[in-house]
Amino acid sequence: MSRAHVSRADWTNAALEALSEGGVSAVRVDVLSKRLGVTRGSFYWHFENREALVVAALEEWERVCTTETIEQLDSIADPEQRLRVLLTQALDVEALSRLEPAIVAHATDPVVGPVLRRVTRRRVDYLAEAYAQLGHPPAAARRQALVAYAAYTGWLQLRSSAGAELPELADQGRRGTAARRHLADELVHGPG
Amino acid sequence: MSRAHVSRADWTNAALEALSEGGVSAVRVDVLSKRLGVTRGSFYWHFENREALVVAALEEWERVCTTETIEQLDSIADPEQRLRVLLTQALDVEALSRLEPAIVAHATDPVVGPVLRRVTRRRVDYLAEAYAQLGHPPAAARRQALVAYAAYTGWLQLRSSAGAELPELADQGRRGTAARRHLADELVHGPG
DNA sequence: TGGCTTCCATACACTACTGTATGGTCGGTG
DNA sequence: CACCGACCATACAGTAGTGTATGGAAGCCA
Repeated sequence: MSRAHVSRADWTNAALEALSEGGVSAVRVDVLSKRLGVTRGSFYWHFENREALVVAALEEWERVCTTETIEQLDSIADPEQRLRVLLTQALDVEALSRLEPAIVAHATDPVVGPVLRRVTRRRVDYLAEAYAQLGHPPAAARRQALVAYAAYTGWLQLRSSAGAELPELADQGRRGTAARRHLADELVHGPG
Repeated sequence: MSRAHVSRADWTNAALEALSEGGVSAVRVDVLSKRLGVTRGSFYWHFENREALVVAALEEWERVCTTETIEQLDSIADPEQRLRVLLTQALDVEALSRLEPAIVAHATDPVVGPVLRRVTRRRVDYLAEAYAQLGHPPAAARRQALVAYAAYTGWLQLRSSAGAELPELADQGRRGTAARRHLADELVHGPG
């Protein structure tokens, strides 16, 4: 677990991990330094201060979970197929089930707020565009995008908070995958 | 704003307010004491320590937003009407839009976790029961309850994080109420 | 080998917050 | 009116975390 040299990326990843476990206030320099097997001296070599670490972690999250994801999906021509891949993939990644709710909970934080609003807007816009390509008129496409994104983020939230008691939410097992597929179906085709 | 005597309930309400603004770690005795216009001496008269305040706040939340709400809804005989009232009412209360995501974000907290799981289970069970009374078979009713609750909690989350940029999410105005009614319709009737 | 760079350890000052101990104030009550 | 209990202020100790200053180790490169 402890290495000779801890990179800036190592610090950022550790911050994202702490973020998903206990929110922004759990991103503590001394805690992370112990977890990485170094002292805080390493941190203040790579970063200006604690806020810079939080910013870096949030930007990394935005890059991986929004920018790069959208770029990859753009290679899928069929909008229905694209939506299906997006939703099933987003619901599958277990690492996000705690991270995203933790970020949302600090929406009032001056560091978190702008990033979160940017990410939300880009995702909803992207969803609305896909629904429009499926034939929905603009207003309906936008409503459907909001419902779909709300269901997605709520599903993650549920799984992070009460996944243990609700076997249908589990990310593995027969019932879990069936429920996820069911949800993805509903979100792609919309309600009757 | 400042009163002669600050009651235990005043402390609890202030804690809930702080909770919704900045999460569990924002429930600080000294901050709340300044906000209430007293010193921390008042707090340590009413409460054993800080954790006792957090517990009291979470129990108050559980009581008002789950126990009492369910009791009131039980007076509505028709399950469809009951569902509609529940959803529209739950989506209307603006005070919850930040509180519930903030609580969920601390699901790993040993104080928050048990309360949250209890609340989630009771709500999902109650929803599943209503859907079963609407004619759904048990497994489908349960799946529908999960989807509905995920959409509900995700909707609150969206509104708390990006409500300003997404006019459809606003709790007031033409588009906001229309979108909420649209969502409630979908959740009551289910997808085609 | 000497020196330069990179990375980290150590020690310290500082701040924010919790908890405790104790005394003061004010309204009610015998 | 004397006092008692509820409520709060004040002052202090203790702790956890941030940021800073400085020295030291280890590797590359002449």
